[in-house]
Amino acid sequence: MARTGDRILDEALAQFGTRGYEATSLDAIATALGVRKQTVLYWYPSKQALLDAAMARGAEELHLALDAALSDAGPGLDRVDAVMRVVFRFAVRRPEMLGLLREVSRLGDAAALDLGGRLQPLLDRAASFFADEMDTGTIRRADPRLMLLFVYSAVLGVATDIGAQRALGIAPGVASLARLRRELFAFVRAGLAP
Amino acid sequence: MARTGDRILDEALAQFGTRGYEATSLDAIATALGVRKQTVLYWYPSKQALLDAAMARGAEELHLALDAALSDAGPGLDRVDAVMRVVFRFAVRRPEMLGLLREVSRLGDAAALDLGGRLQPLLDRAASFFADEMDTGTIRRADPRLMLLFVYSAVLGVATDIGAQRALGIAPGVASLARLRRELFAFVRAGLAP
DNA sequence: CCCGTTGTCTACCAAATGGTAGAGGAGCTG
DNA sequence: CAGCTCCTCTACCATTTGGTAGACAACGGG
Repeated sequence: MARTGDRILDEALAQFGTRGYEATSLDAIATALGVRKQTVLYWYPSKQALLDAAMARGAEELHLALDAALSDAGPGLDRVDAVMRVVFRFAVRRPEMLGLLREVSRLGDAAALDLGGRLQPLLDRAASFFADEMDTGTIRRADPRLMLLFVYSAVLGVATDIGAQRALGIAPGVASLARLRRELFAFVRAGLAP
Repeated sequence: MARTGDRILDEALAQFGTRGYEATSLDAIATALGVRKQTVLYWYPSKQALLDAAMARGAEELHLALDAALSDAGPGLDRVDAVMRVVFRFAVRRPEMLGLLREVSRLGDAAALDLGGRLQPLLDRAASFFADEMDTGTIRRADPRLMLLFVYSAVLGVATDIGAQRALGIAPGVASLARLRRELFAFVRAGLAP
């Protein structure tokens, strides 16, 4: 696949993740790239196919980033911090990726099952990590999958819902964001603590 | 306004909240009510106007429910529990309401500012409550608005993202949900604890 | 009994949408 | 050069979209 196919995939991921799937037209993607709609349809035979490809790519990218971060992270709760750092990096540099993740939950069964399947090993790994830490006593004993859900929700919500932050009068900007991250870390650590 | 106008508002809120604004057509709303699209446009002059009305109604309903729950809630952290109970009741009985809340963050500035304005007093109240409890020592000292954001994100995320729950292998159903709620309460309490 | 108001309908419309058919250029291979 | 594949394009198309114009029935008050 030449370079055009990749550029289309990038743009599609960006627009699906920010505007949403239904609100994004093939024409919008095409003109953003200085190309005709039919070129898009040449590379991806339908809008659905383009979405599938974008989700696959998103999942892969997320997977890679998390793997890399976890491979050189310390033990215990440091690993949770590492994951959160990755999510925050995405929130700043590739917000559309997290948007896409959230879009999935609205796109219904098919999309959710697909992406869910792709991320399954990641989730299993995280859940068993939580279980181990509960045995060690680093984390309060509870259902590891529920704990995972809570942390996921809190972090993803904070990372994506900028509207809520504005409504709360939380100033944007790097310094403020750094502080937010520190406090979120503390919140999650406290929530997990025995 | 007769009863048709209200029925349209209900249906619009439901569909905007579940399928999303852009993915919902006026025709879909109309036929769901056994009525023609033009009847919808008679009551609300444009799709945008319908969205505005739906958001206003949603905000009002949320406001009422929270006020009622808070007026006969105990002091301290019991109030946080009361709010979470309200959110969970919405998640079960009117999931579209929470969906709409989330939709707002994607609809961009205008919608976010509008709803943000409507909920401002509620948020201010919550933030000052957090601040008070920090003075009392019930809650760990931190930025009250950030704390509020974290709790909001965690609770709303858990309440809305059923896709994530399925991916995590969390069974649906009443019993499972009750347990989820209990554990979430514990998580949030721990996250807030000094 | 007539007349204005109210509410729903049929009949359209221009624009946008996802998608099909196929022309034609660029470049490689025989 | 001839033929082939690869890629992007123009030209359409059926359907759906939000929205306008106006007919028509019900009905209450003068």
